[in-house]
Amino acid sequence: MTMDPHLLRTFVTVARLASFSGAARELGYTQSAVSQHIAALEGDLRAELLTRRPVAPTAAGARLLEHAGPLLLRLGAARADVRRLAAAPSGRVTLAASPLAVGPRVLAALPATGATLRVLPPAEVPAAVATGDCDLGLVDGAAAPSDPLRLPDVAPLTVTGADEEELAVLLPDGHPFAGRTALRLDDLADARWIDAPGVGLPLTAARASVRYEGTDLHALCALAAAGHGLALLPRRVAEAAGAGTAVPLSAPRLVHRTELLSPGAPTGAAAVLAARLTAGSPV
Amino acid sequence: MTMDPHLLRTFVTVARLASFSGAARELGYTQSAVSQHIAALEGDLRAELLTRRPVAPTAAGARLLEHAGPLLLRLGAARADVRRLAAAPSGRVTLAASPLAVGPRVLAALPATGATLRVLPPAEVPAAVATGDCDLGLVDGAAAPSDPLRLPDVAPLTVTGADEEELAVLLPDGHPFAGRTALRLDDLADARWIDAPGVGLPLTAARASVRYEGTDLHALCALAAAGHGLALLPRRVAEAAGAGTAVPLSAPRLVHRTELLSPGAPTGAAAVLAARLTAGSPV
DNA sequence: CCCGGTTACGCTTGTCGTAAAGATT
DNA sequence: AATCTTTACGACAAGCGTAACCGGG
Repeated sequence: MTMDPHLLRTFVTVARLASFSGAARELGYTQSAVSQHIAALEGDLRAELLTRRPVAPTAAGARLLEHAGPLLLRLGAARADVRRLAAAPSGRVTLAASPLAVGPRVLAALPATGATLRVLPPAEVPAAVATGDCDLGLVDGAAAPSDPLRLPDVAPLTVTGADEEELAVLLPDGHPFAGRTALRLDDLADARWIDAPGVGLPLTAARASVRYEGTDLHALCALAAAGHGLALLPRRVAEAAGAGTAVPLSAPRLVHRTELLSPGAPTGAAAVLAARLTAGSPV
Repeated sequence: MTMDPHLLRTFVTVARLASFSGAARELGYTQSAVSQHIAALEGDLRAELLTRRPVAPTAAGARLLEHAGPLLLRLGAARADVRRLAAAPSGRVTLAASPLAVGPRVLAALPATGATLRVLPPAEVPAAVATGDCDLGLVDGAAAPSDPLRLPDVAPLTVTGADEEELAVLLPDGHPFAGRTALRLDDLADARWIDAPGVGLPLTAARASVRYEGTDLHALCALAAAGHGLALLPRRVAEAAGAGTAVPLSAPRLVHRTELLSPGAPTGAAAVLAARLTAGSPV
């Protein structure tokens, strides 16, 4: 009764699906077992965690949810980490990358190392590396030059700077600012941005007009070019978009940074790929 | 079979005591049970975690140890956090503080709020707050002015700057620098320092001459004054020491910073104490 | 009356303790 | 030979599933 991870796992599943029976199906239990799990947790914590009918977390349940996710992630990460250390290196290397982290360097390094590429929303990359689903990860984001990215600490990962690029805003062709040679973010304070959590460059507290949930860059560029909202992208990507106008960002001084994540120090084939991905990199 | 926390707990205990039977005694199990726990973990992770006779962690075991400690701490923290949210506020507030964090402000606030004070080595304060052993925590350390302290992230704690003071070096009376009005750390590059993890101001990578393991400030000052090594202290403390000479530190620009730790936002009586401790504080 | 969560109960499985065996210094 | 870990085995409890129960839409 020390908060068994099993119980935690069913709890987060129930909360996510807002259903006991749904969680039971997903986890391969019976409804009864799920009910007992929740009851056990509530007894242990001496607090109601969920309201039934409709199923929703209470205040205490919401608090537990904040803890449970990272906890389960770290648990899985620890497990994967130790097993990886002992297990024989598995020939094939898998690289997780957010869409905007896939640049020329990655495309050049991949075939040479025979690695597999898996494109994921940036928020999921650290977890994929931590849990051992992938051997290496590449995440991107905006940051001050030579400043490390602020990443969620899902587990103790080794992060290495891999690349820095200029940023640009992708505007529809007719936009009033489309003729400019440079833009300041202040100029765009009232602009509407595309919210695309699957692609990245999260704009905190910016009012979004359209939400795009895929991980496809072309779709996002098309949306921006069509005037559904602005997109902040690496200049390279913004200029390669078939439509719209890319205007470099001049202030604040931000760069598009990509970082390499690995569980501990990479070994074997993963180390070769890691070296290629960070060759001549900052930091 | 998802890395039961119980198994993890016995594993870290066995590793710490370097003994199965010792761990069994401490945890209230039989040797047999401990052996089965370790076997279960090793089976789950498909790796030998410990060498027997003598009992010592293998490479994989060492790796697991790095994960297990924080993991168990966070688990306990989550548990305590949720229970605290539900349980009725327990009248009496307990404050954990590292020795050097106990300054005039604390002494003034304590009696007014009827709180209990528990002095701990700085490294243990975050854990005490996270696990709910104490309601609030004060830790201190050296940092650049108005920079937050670098704390181990044992759990998501709310940290608030509480105080900043000047630093000084406590020298024995006859010391060649004892007449100075200010000192640079460079001047003392070759000096020998007292290593006092229980008191704080950890000097990373500094060669220490004497190691003091208590949490008593007077003892530390006496050691420094007697010439057993230098001590870096808040100026207020160094000057109040009965013996020795305190010389303010002029470079690098460091301050003695104290921060308040609380699990989430303090509520009830803890909030009152928290407010008094941070009244007119930086950040 | 149906859908979904809870409770009751039997059974399987896992986990601990006792005790004997094995290994290492 | 002494000490400490492992293995064997029996007892007990925990956890899951079946099925009956209950409460709300």
